[in-house]
Amino acid sequence: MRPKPGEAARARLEAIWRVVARLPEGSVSTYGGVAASAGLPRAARLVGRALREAPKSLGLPWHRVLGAGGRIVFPAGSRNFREQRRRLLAEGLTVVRGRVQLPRARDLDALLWGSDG
DNA sequence: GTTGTGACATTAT
DNA sequence: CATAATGCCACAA
Repeated sequence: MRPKPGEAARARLEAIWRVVARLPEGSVSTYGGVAASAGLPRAARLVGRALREAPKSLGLPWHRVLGAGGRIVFPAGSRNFREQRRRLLAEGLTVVRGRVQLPRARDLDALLWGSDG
């Protein structure tokens, strides 16, 4: 017997929620990445839906989910945009022009090698 | 059943 | 950088 319609969809949403809930503080992922980790490759849009439908009681770290290239998908200056940026900054991340400045290998080198390490 | 839209992604131009 | 095309899943009209 195949699952009733709506049940499978619910399962997908919950799978996505689980993945998002496991995102470590100070780290970030993307819609596509979350979808893939949830076993739903190429279902990035579904992740957006899932986050929108997510009950607040779950307390999901939705701010750690970004668009491709670490971009904040909300319209610049919108309430959600500022909220997300605020939370990201609070976790020690760097946000420049609506984008999370992901640590590059070069910078890490400079950081590790910089002081006569 | 088709069309349009959405917290998106990838590839090509 | 921007645009267009295609893919993906779900929902509303």
